[in-house]
Amino acid sequence: MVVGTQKKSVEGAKRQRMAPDERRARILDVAQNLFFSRGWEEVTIADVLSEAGISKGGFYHHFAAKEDLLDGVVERFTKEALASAQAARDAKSGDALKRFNAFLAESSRWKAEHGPQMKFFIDVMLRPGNDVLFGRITAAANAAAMPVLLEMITQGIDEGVFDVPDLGLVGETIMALSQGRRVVLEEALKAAEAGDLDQAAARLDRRMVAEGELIDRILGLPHGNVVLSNPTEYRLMMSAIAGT
Amino acid sequence: MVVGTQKKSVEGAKRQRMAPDERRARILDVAQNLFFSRGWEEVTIADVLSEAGISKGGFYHHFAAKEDLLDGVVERFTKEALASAQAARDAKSGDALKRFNAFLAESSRWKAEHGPQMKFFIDVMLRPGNDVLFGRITAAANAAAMPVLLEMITQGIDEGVFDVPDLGLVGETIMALSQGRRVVLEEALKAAEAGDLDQAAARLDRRMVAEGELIDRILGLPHGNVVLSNPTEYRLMMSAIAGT
DNA sequence: CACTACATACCGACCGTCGGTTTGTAAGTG
DNA sequence: CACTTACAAACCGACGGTCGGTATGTAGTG
Repeated sequence: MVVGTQKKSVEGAKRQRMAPDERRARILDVAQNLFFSRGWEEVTIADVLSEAGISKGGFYHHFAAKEDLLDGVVERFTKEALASAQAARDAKSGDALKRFNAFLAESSRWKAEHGPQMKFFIDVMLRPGNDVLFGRITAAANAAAMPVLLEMITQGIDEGVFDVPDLGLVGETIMALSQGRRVVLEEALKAAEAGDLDQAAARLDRRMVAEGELIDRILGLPHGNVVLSNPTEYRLMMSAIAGT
Repeated sequence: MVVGTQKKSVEGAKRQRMAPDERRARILDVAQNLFFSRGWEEVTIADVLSEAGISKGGFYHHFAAKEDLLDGVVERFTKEALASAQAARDAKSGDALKRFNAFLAESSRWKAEHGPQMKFFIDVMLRPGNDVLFGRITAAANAAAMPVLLEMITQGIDEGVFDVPDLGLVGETIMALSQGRRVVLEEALKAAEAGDLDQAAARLDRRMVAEGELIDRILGLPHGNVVLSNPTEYRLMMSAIAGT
């Protein structure tokens, strides 16, 4: 009951019919923005609806639940983030160590190139209450990057370049390194925002040097083979971030 | 308005007044059971209330929010889990490597001793949808165990026994190892439940051997110094678990 | 009497559902 | 080719029910 024809959108609106993919993408866009700016639990479906200019019914036609939104955002995000590094690995032919270093270099280059987005992203991740978001994204990133990593390590073992106690364990451990980067990034960001670019870049570089050294050990390589450090790039990234 | 005297609890109830600490503990007990059996998001305040035999008002007299329940449970749980290992470290005097090994040994002994609880705990952690629970507990465990670990490493560095690229990074990395254990534990559990105790223990032991080897490398030790392996203990633990 | 432990009624927010209304589009029909 | 018909897919918005949290009252205790 309740007659309630909706034809009376007296003011504004004038909703437009769109192709499913486009609508979906549009909704994901606003959801991503909202999640990133307010956090998963603080964003309601209603927020997304009004921002996206769509109704409840329209939304649930494209997504089964609020969780689907998270999944969608996470999937898109991780896909983008991994693509370039993966390409770099595929492009570089040669010995496993070379491919691995190429992968790492491109991965860090990509981050430097996307300085502002990275800052935004890091800010979001560090905001308390975004554990769910952070957890999901890192889990997805892990799942996506792990096979690539393992393949490289396996290749290295076959070539006799790497020597590891246990493939899976080593893969996990290397992936875990990037997780712990949050805190360092936070410190570096603070320094950069305080104007001390040198210290910011140095802090980041110190960490990456240490990570490289640790990975050397983990892969059974002599010191100095895995190179993660790239001070000039870190400086660029930090200045790009601080100068927002 | 609404006179609503509640004196008419015609049936049952007869609630008892309790000391605050006891009530709090009682509620935490119930909450822990429920969280562990159903998962954080699936448990409602009402569930806790009815199980604990208390009213909403009573509950909110002791806890400020549902989140407080999680914090309480997590805090209690991690405190218990760390206590014995910490004691072992304090008890053992001598060189850093010895203390470290004592810490590790007691930690694994404790787990073996608490087989059934561990099984329960692992089951819970592995259940999908319990990410929040898992995340919080591991975060709390990390926060609690990290200083202990770092102190041991620092001591080792001072003594010239350990040699690490970066203290914080190494601490993180070692802690991260235990996180990845989930999956292996799951596999071992499956084997144990299928009756294959040997394989279960072997799977676990293989992992722990690899972890030990990795920690050797990370701490700059020659191979075979850090000992995590303990096959007979793993067998005991697995049999205790499977024979529930 | 004051204070604490607890009870009940109630509130507002929110997610997801459901019956319905457009809008696009492909297949008949003259 | 114009024009209707038929069907599916996009979209709407009110509503149900749940749940976390609050307001307000009362019994026991020092």
